[in-house]
Amino acid sequence: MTQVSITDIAAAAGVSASTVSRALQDNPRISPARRDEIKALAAQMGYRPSQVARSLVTGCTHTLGVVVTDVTDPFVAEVMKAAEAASRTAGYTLLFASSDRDPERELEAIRLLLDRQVDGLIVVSGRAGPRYAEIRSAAGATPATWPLVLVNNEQAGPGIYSVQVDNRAGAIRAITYLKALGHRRIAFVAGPERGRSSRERLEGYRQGLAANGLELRNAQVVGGAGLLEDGPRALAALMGLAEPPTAVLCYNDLAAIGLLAAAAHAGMKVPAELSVIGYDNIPLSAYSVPPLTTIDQPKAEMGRLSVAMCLQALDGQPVSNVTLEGQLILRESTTQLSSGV
Amino acid sequence: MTQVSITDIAAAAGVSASTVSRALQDNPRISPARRDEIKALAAQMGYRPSQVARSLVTGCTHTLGVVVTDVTDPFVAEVMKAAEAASRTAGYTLLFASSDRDPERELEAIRLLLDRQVDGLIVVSGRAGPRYAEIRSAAGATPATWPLVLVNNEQAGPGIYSVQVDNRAGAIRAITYLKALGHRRIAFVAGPERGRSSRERLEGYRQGLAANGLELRNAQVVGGAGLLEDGPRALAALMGLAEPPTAVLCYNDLAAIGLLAAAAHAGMKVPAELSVIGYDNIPLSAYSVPPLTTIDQPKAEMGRLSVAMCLQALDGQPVSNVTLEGQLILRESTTQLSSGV
DNA sequence: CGAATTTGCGCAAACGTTTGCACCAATCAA
DNA sequence: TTGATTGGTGCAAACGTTTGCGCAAATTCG
Repeated sequence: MTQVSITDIAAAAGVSASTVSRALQDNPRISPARRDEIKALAAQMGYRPSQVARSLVTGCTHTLGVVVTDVTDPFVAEVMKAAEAASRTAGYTLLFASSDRDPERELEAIRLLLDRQVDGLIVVSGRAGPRYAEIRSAAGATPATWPLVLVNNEQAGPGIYSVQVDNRAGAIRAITYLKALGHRRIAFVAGPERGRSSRERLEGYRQGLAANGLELRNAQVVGGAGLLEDGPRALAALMGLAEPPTAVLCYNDLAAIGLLAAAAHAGMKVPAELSVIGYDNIPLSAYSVPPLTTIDQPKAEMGRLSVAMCLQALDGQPVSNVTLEGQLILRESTTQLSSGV
Repeated sequence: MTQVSITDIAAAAGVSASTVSRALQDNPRISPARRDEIKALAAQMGYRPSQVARSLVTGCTHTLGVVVTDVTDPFVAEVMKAAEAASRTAGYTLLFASSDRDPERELEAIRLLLDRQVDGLIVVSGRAGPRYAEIRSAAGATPATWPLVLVNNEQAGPGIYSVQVDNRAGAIRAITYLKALGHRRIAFVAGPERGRSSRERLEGYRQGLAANGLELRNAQVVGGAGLLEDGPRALAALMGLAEPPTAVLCYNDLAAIGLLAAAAHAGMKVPAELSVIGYDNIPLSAYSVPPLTTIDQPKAEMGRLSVAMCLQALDGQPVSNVTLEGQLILRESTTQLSSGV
């Protein structure tokens, strides 16, 4: 026994398929008696409408595509979770694809999802730079078709929207706080090179230094990728310096937690000997040892908003980009610079 | 300009739609010259086949549904990541839904995905117990249609498969190891009550105790949900005991990391005063302070296998359930019991 | 050289819906 | 009574593919 279709019900009820279709949609042109009868029959026969057939005719799949760099990143997961909840309550389902941080794969994933006729797309922490507009026009998209919303990123273009946090401001806040604690040599562990948020946070770091009258030393910014593994490498590089920093701002919490682990392993006291600040405020940051001072990103809000914006655009409404503020969460990985150092 | 369809190409090439369809499929009945001509035209016009139209006629969407308790759980995310990669290389896309650990929502998600005509379903850490078979027959599924594979769970039924780790054995291994280190009072932080893996790990804990001639004290198993937040509560409960444990096995790494944080906060030395073992070997467990001794689950393997099994079943091949072994990963959260205690 | 086969392509049905339009019967207003 | 309106329903096209079948032309075979 295969799926029961609308014509099966029509046959059973002795009416036409169109009547069944209309009855199930509560079309007023169907008499209430028939409607109830048909609905009862449908329920009894366990009818479930085929979304694919419906999509074919309506041209709308009620599906949003979400492509991420890596689900394994707690920031990404948190955004996805909220996006899933929001889309579900709106009657949408999520098609999921992962790019593994490869811009090529990211674009490929977008194309794949478009082939599946997603109504809109959400890209979390995308790395495809200016190529979104290109792929959009290549797909023959008018400004009104399949909105693309970029989370934690920003690119101009018709039908391309973004929701992000003010990365620069967050970093500046962190630096200012560290300066107030007496720190003068503050390092930075950078994020993935292609990421827009990486650049912005680095920029914020620089501006923060300048605004606080602190000197920027190139050796104090070390490369990274926003991963746990960054921590040990970064710590080694930083501690090898003639004048090691007394505080460090990391691209994200993952790198910061990696740094914490490396410090503990090296027998270095945090925050006594080194203050550490992360970025994102992932749930784990409250449970690191010591608990991590960090800059919050309203991840759930971002996820929720990303689908809201998608839906709004689909609805033909004007949608404006949003950039939220991320506040500094004070925990125990930062402290006053002891006078001795 | 909307999407270019097969008939547009047919018109441009001066052939029929069926010829175009066949040409693109490399059907041998189309002459090579025509085929190349059509392919070139299709490429030039930017043709991308509509998967939904295709699905309607073939009855196969090349889509797998994956429903999880919570993407935010690193174990789940790790499994999903591998599943996504595997399905992508097999030409399948993933439809994603989250249950938020609610069995009702989990079933609802399954129904939703079925309406979308997914070819198969993967449920990670499902909590719906015996109701999978029920929903399967309600959907009029024959044993051959939409395979359902359960990750980190097991249920009998036609078309229902499972890939899991031997939870009991893993727990026993942990207890045996702790006993070898001299521990005699070993506590357990339990997982979510409805989870099958919770029950099995608890059972393994009990059997491990018994097998090592250790006494089971009910007060030494405390409730939890497999979350970071479990840690502080569990530690408080355990340390309030007249004879507090010298070691503790946790349902998963998250709870263990929470426990580590709580211990640090309480000024308690791990492992000197308390040995801690987790379960899952999530990436973070290598970066906790101290690094966590844990029982590995081959998460990537499980994700990969889950889609492989799905595809195998779809292919009509017989598929057998698999249960993997999870080895103990020794790190620094466990140590020899100091003689004084 | 005629018959049988092969090659290359088009027709049309099918998948399961939605929806514009036409149609008939009943009701209503005049 | 007649004409117009309304209420209820069915017909058929459409969405974009795939695929069984049929048919003509070209090729092969005896």
